[in-house]
Amino acid sequence: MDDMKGEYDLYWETKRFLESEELESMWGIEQAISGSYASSSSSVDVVAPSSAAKNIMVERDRRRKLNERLYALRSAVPNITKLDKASTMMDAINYIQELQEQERRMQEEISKLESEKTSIRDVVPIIERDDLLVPQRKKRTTQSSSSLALGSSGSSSLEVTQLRVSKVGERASIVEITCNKRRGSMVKLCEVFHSLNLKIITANITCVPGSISHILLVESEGMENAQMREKVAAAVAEVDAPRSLMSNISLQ
Amino acid sequence: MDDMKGEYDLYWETKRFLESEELESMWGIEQAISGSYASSSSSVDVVAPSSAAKNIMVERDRRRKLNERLYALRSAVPNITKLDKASTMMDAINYIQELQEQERRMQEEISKLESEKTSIRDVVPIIERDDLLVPQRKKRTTQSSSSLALGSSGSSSLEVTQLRVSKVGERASIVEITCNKRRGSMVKLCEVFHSLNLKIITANITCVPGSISHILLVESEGMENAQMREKVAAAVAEVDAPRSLMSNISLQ
DNA sequence: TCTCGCACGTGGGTCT
DNA sequence: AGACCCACGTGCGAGA
Repeated sequence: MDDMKGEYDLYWETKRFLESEELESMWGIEQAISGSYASSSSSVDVVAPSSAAKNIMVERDRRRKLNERLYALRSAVPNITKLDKASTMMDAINYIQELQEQERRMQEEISKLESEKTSIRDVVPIIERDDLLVPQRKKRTTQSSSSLALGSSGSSSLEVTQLRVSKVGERASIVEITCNKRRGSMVKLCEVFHSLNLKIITANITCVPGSISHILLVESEGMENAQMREKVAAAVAEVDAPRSLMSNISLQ
Repeated sequence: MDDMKGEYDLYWETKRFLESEELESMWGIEQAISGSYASSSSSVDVVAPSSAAKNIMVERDRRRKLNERLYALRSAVPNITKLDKASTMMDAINYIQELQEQERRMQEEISKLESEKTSIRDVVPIIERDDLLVPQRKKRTTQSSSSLALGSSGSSSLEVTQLRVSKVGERASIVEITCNKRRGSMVKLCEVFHSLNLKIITANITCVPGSISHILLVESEGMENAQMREKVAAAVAEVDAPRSLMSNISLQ
């Protein structure tokens, strides 16, 4: 469709140049007009000698402004097919719609990236807000949407502050577990997942002062999210209290 | 600058409606023109009876197309100040530039997010390609610029493929260690750093099929890079072969 | 030749 | 009334 001739450039531009030349100056103001027109006005002669001339000038100015805008529009659009007036506007329309569509795509890509980053962003801020993990909660059936508070008594145990399982695709799951950091917590966490005998595809442990988080991509052979979570929780309890004291966990 | 009157709407729209009404039909084609004009033509009468009328029609069509484009342009721009011709174009120009700027911003935000996600994206595709972890390499003295190949013999030991220490600031060091992944490698690595009794500021373990890497930020109390590296290597050997068989490591 | 695209002046609208 | 904006018909210049 777009023939994109290219020899239009010189044509239009030179024409445009000459026209704007003759338009800008060459007379003072309203001299030539009143000489050629006001004398032959047939309707009203005396009431407005410069009325027609003024109108001409003002109309001229209007056209100039309009063309100015057209050039500005043309210069704002990168892909110009022809230097035509209508084509310029058509190109502008297409370009705008193209930009809008691209904006939409980028927006959804951004939100996609953001949501992919959310799982990390949910974990990291915990580092800053120690108040969140200060309240040593005793209740063990809080069971909000997707966080599970387990962690038995005392001193050097694993205190899990977050445990979330989410399926990715049919055969894999993301397991995110965060706990307070004490000496040996990292080793214990590793042991937990070692003891689970899961097929771990990828794993990532991030450890900062006060907190340690473990994110794994595992093969979840038909297991549901809740099931997997219980299994991990059980393993945590097992490692935590080797004396098989798991009375306080509602294991299915 | 933009006064945004708002009462223009009804004015222009009704006017526009009436004009398009009278333009579209109301005559057949070129009947009224030839009747009112061709008879009073002063220049050439016989050569082209429908020439002027055709021109009129063609010009009319041109204007119609142009206005059509203008409306399309106006409908493509969301924020219209006035239904003016010039204002429409001005709005279109501003909107285009606005979109372009926003595109630029979104582009750089996307690239920022992409770069943040790179560490994950490098890992995930491996899930699909199992062939990548088939080639178990046997060579252990590759020794490129800053990589150290240590690792003793066979089966379930830690085979370290890279160990690098670099100071960051005066009192901290980054320790990067990569090794082949076998069962228990992650636990062993954790034990290594647990046994070193280092003051670990942050730690990160990333584990993909076939390989496991551990990056730590530790307090290096006056230790030099080489010194730290030897210490880590010794600990690896210690965990690897608890019978203190460290003959193949050049420990200072 | 004819077609295309344009600027021009003008009349005719509406809103202050 | 002015100011404003617009469509119209027309002449003109450049390309097929």
